[in-house]
Amino acid sequence: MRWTIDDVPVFLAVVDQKGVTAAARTLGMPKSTVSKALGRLEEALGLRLIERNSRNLRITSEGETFYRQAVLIMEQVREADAAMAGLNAVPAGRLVAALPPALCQELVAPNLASFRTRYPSVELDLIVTSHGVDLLRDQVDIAVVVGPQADSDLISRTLYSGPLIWVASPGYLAANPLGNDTDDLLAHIRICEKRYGLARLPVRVDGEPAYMDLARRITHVNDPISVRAAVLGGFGITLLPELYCRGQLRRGELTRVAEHITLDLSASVLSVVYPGRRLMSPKTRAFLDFLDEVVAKR
Amino acid sequence: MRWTIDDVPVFLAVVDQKGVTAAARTLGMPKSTVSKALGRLEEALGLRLIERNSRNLRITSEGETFYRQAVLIMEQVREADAAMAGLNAVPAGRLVAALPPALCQELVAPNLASFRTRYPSVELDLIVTSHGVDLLRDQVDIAVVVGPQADSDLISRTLYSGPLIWVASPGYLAANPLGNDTDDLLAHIRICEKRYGLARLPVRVDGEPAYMDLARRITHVNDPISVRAAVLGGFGITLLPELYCRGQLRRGELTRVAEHITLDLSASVLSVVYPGRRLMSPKTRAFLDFLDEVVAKR
DNA sequence: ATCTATCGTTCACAATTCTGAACGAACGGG
DNA sequence: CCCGTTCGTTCAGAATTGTGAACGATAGAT
Repeated sequence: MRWTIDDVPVFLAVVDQKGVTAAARTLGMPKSTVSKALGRLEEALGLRLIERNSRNLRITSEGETFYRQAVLIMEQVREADAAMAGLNAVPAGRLVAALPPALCQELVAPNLASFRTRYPSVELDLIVTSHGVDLLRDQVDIAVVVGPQADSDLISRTLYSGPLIWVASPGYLAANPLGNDTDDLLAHIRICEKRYGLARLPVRVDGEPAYMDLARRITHVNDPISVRAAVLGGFGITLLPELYCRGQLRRGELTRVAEHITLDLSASVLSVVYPGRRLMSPKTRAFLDFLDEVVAKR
Repeated sequence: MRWTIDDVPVFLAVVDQKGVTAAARTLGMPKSTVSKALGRLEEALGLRLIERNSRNLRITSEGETFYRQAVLIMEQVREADAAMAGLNAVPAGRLVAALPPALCQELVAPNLASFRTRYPSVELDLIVTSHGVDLLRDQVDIAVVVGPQADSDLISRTLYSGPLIWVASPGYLAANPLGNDTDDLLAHIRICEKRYGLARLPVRVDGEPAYMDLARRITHVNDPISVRAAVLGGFGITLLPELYCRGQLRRGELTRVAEHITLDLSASVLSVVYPGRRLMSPKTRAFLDFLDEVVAKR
């Protein structure tokens, strides 16, 4: 097959409008372009579709046969165009998102009803994972990952970057009075999130740079919710993103301590990774906005 | 709609072959062309159809939606291509031919069974007419016209150019002996075909150029068969294309006379007119060949 | 960790298509 | 019959697309 499918609507227009000039007007293109396209189609098919001179034209019987086929082709093309226009206008279709467990359990899952209400045509596939995600290999549209993300073809940006706070249960504190120096704090840390379990965790003590060793003799878990559950059960003091402690703090289930020892906001960063901003589908945009909202929610 | 339909098979190939390079091989085009076409389609649709890096690709859900539509489009395109290829391979379809009555009655009609046997898929529409034909305005594929045809965009060529002969019925001749000079011949002419009814019809008498006046006192008819019928009925001597007298001469119903007075072959010319030889449909070619055959038949 | 092979993309030039202008043809009005 | 208008086609230059070569990225083997 050697004919140009894009010449089909040109041919249809010439027949429908009964002339090259009228077809050109309808199509919004020069008549020399129409003449050329029609001639090219006839040459490629090896058949005259339209007999014509400078004043008259008539469709040949071959032209009639092709006309019937051409109408069906363009109907199909319009259907495809409408379907894609629909996808481009309203968020719809399946979206696969890989999320860390904590983010999913604490912030995303509790708000899914709201997302569904707002975007009834988006079908979410959530993958809770704590290891890295390859969008291509794992067939994922969006991924939220713990920590900053290296530059790549994929877009990544900070979804969350907020305060880390030291917390303990009131019961633990009543039974284990806390002194004021860093060593005393360190003595009470039994468990922490894996990403803070460093031999030299950079901190600020009263604004001064310092390091804390959370590597040895401390349980490390790559799930802040598990860390929180342990501390709620009296397992010492720990460092947690304020993001995951709001409710417990409000209800008095956890208490902030050692507020003079702080960490950089970037230490708690969650990154969201997705394909380039260009050609972003509406559903992807919608889910990104949704993530921004649930993270910002107080 | 601003996407290029010709990019659709490229997209389908990339998905089916799972890669730009493999698709390029299948399509027989450079991979940069494939990459460009795919990117152009995505840009025009405003949606990513395929997520990809240098080693992996996966179709997006938008891509899946478009894929389903694209498959239907290309099915339709293939159907159209097959229909047109069929038309280009085997003579088929309606053919409208305008023919002079004599040619049609005497040569074409008696042989139509043979034509149909040979080309069962060609549907003939024969228009018997004795006036000029405009292929475009009269919606005619081929026309046979009496006399030569002026040059034009249409192709015309001589279909028939043969001897004109003087004939009379034996009964008439028995009752009206014919002398040998031209004036005597002239005295016996009562009727002739309109195109020979000239005041100065160029003839050759024993090879010498001369003129005969067939304009006055002679009945003119633009149908050689009517002229023949009259002469068969004893209405004098007339001039007829040998083409239309073969059977009658063979059966002794007509007799040749004045064989020393001849006319130029071109005087009896029948021209066939049809659109340019380029892009001639098989059915047109078939009918032209058929006309050549019936005219050459003895 | 390094190297090699292969992929998809991009750039700059080659190739092709688009199109404005001009032309010949056709048709209707005077 | 002549003239003016409009049509479809064609040409030459403008514009766009195609594509070979080069590049950065990826993945598998060592």
